[in-house]
Amino acid sequence: MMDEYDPATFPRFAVTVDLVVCTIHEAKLHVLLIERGEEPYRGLLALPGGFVRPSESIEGAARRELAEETGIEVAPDAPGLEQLATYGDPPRDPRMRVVSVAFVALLADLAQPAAGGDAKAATLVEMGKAMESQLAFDHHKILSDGLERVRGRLEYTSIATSFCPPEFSMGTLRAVYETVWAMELDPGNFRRKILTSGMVEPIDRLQRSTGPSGGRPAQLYRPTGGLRPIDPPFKRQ
Amino acid sequence: MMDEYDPATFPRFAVTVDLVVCTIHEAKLHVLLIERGEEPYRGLLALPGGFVRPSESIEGAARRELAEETGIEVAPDAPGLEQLATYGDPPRDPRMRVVSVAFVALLADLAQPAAGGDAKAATLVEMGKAMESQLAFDHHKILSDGLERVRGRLEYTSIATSFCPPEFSMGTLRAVYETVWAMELDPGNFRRKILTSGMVEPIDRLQRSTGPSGGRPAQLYRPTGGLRPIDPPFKRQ
DNA sequence: TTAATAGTGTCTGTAAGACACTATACG
DNA sequence: CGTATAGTGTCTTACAGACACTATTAA
Repeated sequence: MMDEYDPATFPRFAVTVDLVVCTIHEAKLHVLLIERGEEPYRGLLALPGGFVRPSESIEGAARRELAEETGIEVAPDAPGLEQLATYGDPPRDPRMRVVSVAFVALLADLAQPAAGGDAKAATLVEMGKAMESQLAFDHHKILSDGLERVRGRLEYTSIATSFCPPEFSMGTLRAVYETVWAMELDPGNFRRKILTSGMVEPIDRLQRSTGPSGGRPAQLYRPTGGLRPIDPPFKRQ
Repeated sequence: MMDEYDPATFPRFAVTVDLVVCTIHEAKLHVLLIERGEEPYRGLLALPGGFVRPSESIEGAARRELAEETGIEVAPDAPGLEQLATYGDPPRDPRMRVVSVAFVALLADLAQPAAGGDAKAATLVEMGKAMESQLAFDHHKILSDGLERVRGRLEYTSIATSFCPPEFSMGTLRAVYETVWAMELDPGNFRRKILTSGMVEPIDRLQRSTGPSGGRPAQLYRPTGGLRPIDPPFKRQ
């Protein structure tokens, strides 16, 4: 109890952050994993992460780890990085009592994962393969929760634009949904739903055709404001 | 980074749980608060909570604190107790670096808050008043997040039954929504929506009339299984 | 031309909301 | 009887989904 606090005897924990860094690469959802070089779980794949430093906030630690792993700096309160949940069962780490605050990051295609410096063995792994792999610690549970979170957030919020470059076509945004939900969506109905939701606004520019044999140039859009709820929600069936 | 781990030097944190215990009392949403008897923030209202013990899980600590404060024991993975988020900005507690994992608990009307033992000054405070009060630490932020979580969960999940006794009428369940959302709902439409959602099942019993001057006896229901999504969501406008 | 993608128009089924109506209690 | 609550039926409107159609590009 708070009121029985004794500064000399309160239990001490290690606090870490773990990141579920998602991106869409070659039309498939990928997650950033590292190969552990040390015990425990040496050689297994794991989520990137690390200790929270005494002087930084938890979210600050997540942003720092993301920058170290991907070279991408996100602003505080950026919609593409959000807290997922906290995991801290006693036998989680055999070395000590560790409590890990997990975050989900949604990024536009990052061709070079560890371009930004301290490049360990960070690699993009296709989400389906990652979910079938044995991961270190309780990272399978974290990854599973993170994936479900991402899928759910696409229904209720405008978070999908975090997977897109700053300017994108309706087809690009639709591909995000189709990839994450693993289903096809009707282009016309999708367009109407997104436009009436107000989550994007058109810019004064077209995208040249990208298909293998042409196609009408697409209107380009950018996100409207920050993260906003989609109302009514955008259902996957 | 994980790979630079040195057992002797990892930063040490205190880890606590804080509880947003919500209940509906006299047709109003209430939250359980305690008055702090010690510095810091002596005399201010605060969320109940306490240190996580070395041998217990975080959720276990939340269940233990809930039992200590309310006398109510909830089963592991019970729908009425769920993790909210983790708060741990460096200046959060002036004494030491504290990371707090917040939980939201939804309980049927608890007439005697601290009936179950170690009764500090735990009191039910009407949610509106609590939101206007100055609370200790960052508990105003936690309470605000918790309230928004509860409101949102009512739209998308069957969590509302956690506010009800084991057997309840459609009117009782409707009162939960009306209280939490602070709006009136059409009884007929509400009934249809709940029944088609499958979140409750009728039992072979009626409730005697409760109104001041009669009223037809109501069919009683109980929750169907555990927490389930309501699909399509139950919108508040 | 064909193939491919962008975007519009239109129909239909479902369901939410408004609201009238019946059913059954209390006083 | 009047009043209050439970529960049903019905109408209207909105919208998601299906799908046909036009527009504009590349090869």
